[in-house]
Amino acid sequence: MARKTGSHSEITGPLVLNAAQTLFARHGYAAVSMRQIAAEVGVQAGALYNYTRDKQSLLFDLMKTHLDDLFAAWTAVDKGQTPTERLEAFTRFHIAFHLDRPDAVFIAYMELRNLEPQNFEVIEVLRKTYETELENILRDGKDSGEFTLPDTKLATLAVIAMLTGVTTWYRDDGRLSRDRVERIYWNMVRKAVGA
Amino acid sequence: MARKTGSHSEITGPLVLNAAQTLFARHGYAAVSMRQIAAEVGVQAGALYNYTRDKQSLLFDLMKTHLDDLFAAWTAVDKGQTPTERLEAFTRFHIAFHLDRPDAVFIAYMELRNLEPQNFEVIEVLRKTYETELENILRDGKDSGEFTLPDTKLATLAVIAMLTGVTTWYRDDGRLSRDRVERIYWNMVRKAVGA
DNA sequence: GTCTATACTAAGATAGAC
DNA sequence: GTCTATCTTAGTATAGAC
Repeated sequence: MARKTGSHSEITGPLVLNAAQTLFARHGYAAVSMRQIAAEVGVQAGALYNYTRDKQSLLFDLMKTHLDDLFAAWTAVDKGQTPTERLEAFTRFHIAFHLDRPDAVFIAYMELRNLEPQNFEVIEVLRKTYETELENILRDGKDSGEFTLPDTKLATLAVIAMLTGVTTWYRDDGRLSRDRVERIYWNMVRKAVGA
Repeated sequence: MARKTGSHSEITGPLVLNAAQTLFARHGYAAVSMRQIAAEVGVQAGALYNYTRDKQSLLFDLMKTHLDDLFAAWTAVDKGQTPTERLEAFTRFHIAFHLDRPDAVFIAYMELRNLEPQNFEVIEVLRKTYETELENILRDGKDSGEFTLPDTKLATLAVIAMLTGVTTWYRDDGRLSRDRVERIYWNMVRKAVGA
C-alpha cells in the first residue's frame, strides 16, 4: 500500500480513522503506535498529523461517531408502539447494529479508560442517553402492567450486558444466523422482564 | 513507600503482583510501565526482575491465579442439588465472587488480547471450563423439564454476560446491597430460563 | 535483594524540504 | 499533502556494585 507524494485529502482522512479503528480493536489503543497506523494507511507517521491533532483525538472521534450513529439509528427504528413491541425492536436493533460494527463496539466498551477526562465525560453522556432509551421502555412497560420487573434500573443494565455480550462470540459462519440469534435473545429477554 | 536496601523476598513478591493488578486494572496492561509498578511497590524497576521473568508473566500469573481461584471456589460451593437450586447458587456465587475481586475480574475480561498466544490458550481453557459448569446446569435443567430454554449454549453466554456486567456498575455505597442485587438478578435469571 | 547506571528500542510529535 | 529527519521522552530489560 505504499503511496507516492500527492494530494489525497478527500480519502486519506477516512482511511486514517479506519486503520485506527481496526488496529485499536485488535491490539488496544495503548498498544498501537502512530507508526503502525501510518503503515496501514500507506503513509509516513508524520503525515497522520494532517488529519488528526493527536492519537487521543483518533480514539475520541471513533467513539463519538459510533455513539452518535447508534443513537441516530435507534431513534430511526423506534416507532410508537406498545412497550413489548418496542422492547423486541430494541433487542433486535441492539444485536444487529452491534454485530455490524464489531470493531467500533469493541473500542467503545474496552477503551473508555484511555479517554482523557473531558473526552470521557462527553462519551459517558452519550452512552447513558442510549441506556436511558431502554430504561424508559422498561419503565413504561412496568407502569402499564405489561412487564413484571424487580428493579427497572438493574433490568436495564442486565439486558444491555446480555445483548452486548453477543459481540464477543458471534461469528457469521457459526451455528446460528443473526435472525435466529435475535429470536433466541428476544425469547430470553421477554421472559426475563415477565412480558 | 521508599525502601532502603535489604532482604524482603517473602513479602515483595506478592506486593509486586498486587501493584501490577491494581495498575493493570486501572490503566490497562499496555499503558502501565514496569517503572510505575516498581514505584508502587517502593523499589527500583530493575528489582522487579527478581520476582518475575518479564511483564507478560505478571499478566499471565494474575489471570491464571484468578481463574484457578474462581473454579476452586465454585466447586466448593456446588453441592448436589436440583438444577434450579444449582442455578441460584451459581448466580449468587458468580456475582459475589466477582464483586469481591473487581481488579482481577477487570483484567481477566479486558486483557485477553494482550496475552501471548501460548498463554492465551491456557487461560481460554480455564475460562471455558468454568463456562461449562453453567452450561451443564442449564442442560440438566432442560433435560429434566425444570427449565424452558430456546438454546442452552446461548443461554449460558447470556447469563454469564448478564451476571458479569454487575461488576461494571456496582458500588458498595450504592442504592442496593449485594444481597439485594443477587436476589434481583436471580429473579431475572430464573424467569429467563423458564424455571 | 536492591541499588545505580545503562544498553537498546520505540514511542508521540514536529520541522522543513519538495 | 507527504516525505525524511529528528527532538524528546519513555519503555523493557540487563550488568555489576553493595
